[in-house]
Amino acid sequence: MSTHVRTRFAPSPTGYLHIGGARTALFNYLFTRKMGGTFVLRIEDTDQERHVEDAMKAIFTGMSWLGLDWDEGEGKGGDYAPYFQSQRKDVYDRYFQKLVEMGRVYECPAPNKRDKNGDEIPGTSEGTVWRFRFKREGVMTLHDMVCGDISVDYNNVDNTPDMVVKRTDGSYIFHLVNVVDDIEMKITHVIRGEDHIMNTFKHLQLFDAFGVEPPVYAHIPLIQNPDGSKMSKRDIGAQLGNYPEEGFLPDAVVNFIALLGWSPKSDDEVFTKEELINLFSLENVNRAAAKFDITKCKWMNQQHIMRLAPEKFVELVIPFCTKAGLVDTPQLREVLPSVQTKVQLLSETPAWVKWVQVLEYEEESMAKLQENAREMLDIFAEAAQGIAEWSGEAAFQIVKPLAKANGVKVGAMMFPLRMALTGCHAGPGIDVVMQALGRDEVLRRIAIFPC
RNA sequence: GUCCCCAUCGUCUAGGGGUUAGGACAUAUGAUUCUCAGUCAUAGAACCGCGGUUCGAAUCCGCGUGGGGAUGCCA
Repeated sequence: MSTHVRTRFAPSPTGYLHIGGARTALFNYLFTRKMGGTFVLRIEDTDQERHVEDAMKAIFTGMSWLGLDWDEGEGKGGDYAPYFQSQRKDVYDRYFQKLVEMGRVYECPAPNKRDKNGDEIPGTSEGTVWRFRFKREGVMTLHDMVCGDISVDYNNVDNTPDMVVKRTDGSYIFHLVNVVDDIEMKITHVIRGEDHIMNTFKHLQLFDAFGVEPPVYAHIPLIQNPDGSKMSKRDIGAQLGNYPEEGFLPDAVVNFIALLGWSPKSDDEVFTKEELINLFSLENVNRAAAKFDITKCKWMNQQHIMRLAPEKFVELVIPFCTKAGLVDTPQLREVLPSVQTKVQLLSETPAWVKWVQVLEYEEESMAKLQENAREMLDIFAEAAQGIAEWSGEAAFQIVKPLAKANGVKVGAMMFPLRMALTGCHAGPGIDVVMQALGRDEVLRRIAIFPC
């Protein structure tokens, strides 16, 4: 009987929810749901100086937006509350006391402060700190589910100096609280970024000191910029908080970042969240860092948009339209489904349908009008008045014969018509346009068209 | 500096001793359509380098090189 899987995503609220953090959360989520386990959201806010209140909200809203629901933590409660490290000092005190009793920690002068480059400034030591005494028993090996076996020599003291676990002000360092919480919250699998690999050895030492079996570890590769550099706040796509307003679908983003460093080992690429849960396994996670390609992310978004039910698409896109100054009308809603396959981002939609309410002529396209444009429009207008029962389709049907009868290509009539009715060179089918506008408006727009 | 990890088309990746090295994004061309998008078809595009093991290496091993990470009273 295997034990119940318990995982956690443990971000620190120091900025915003980063795309890399989102993927760490996602891998934890997928693995946990696949295993039927429990997913804990824990906030690592031990560093009060860097603590940012808004960042906390960004984590919750970001995860909620992605649909990564957690089972314990903020808003959910749970048997191991509180889930904020800032509220768990008594727990850490208790564990620290154990270390004192075991003689595994010792008080010593605080290290020197560091400058902006990370270099030590001599003579800036203030107060004392407590360090954890590492066991020096040679090479330690970490059995990582993604990276395989990794070894570090703990006899090399220069490379593995005893770590500070308690600050001058009495607060505790990440390593201590992280391990204590993982023990207390009975975490069985730790899935986190590769930047933690070296920390894991420190954590293993702590588990050993407390006499607790450590969790299984899986370190996932980092996400880099297209040029291979580290992704930071300003880089394109870095902040998850921007995704909703840019018109990304949560499922598309989930799908895209799941494929960054993980592969289902098949040719399929577009998946729902449920499919991802089914297919996911830590064994199929890559070991190499992946570069973030916003172009493919948009393509993925388009794929998910195209798969939306038309009513759903309309519902999602209306807010973008009203934000762009359009009015939510039945006429607008009628036209929207016709552009569903045209957009990569929901935010692009208003530009495709604004002609319903706003008529603006594209300069560049106006310049491409042929000399016979006016003539073509007049011919069409006259014929349009004779249509017994108006419909977009009926009006559309007369265009081809009309063009033929006048010895011009269909396009020679379609293009001026499109420009007169929508002001744009590209858009929904002319039949859709004429259906939405109705005969009177079609004739009016032709009449006022400046050509 | 020291330690750790990584390396297949421009990008995400599949493959993992014998393959025409496969797919997707992007790019180009063609078909379809009133335009755009979509769809379909086609094309170009990769095993970092050098040694070794082997009948045979992109694949295994070693060494380089390149990239990333870690070496904090950050997490």
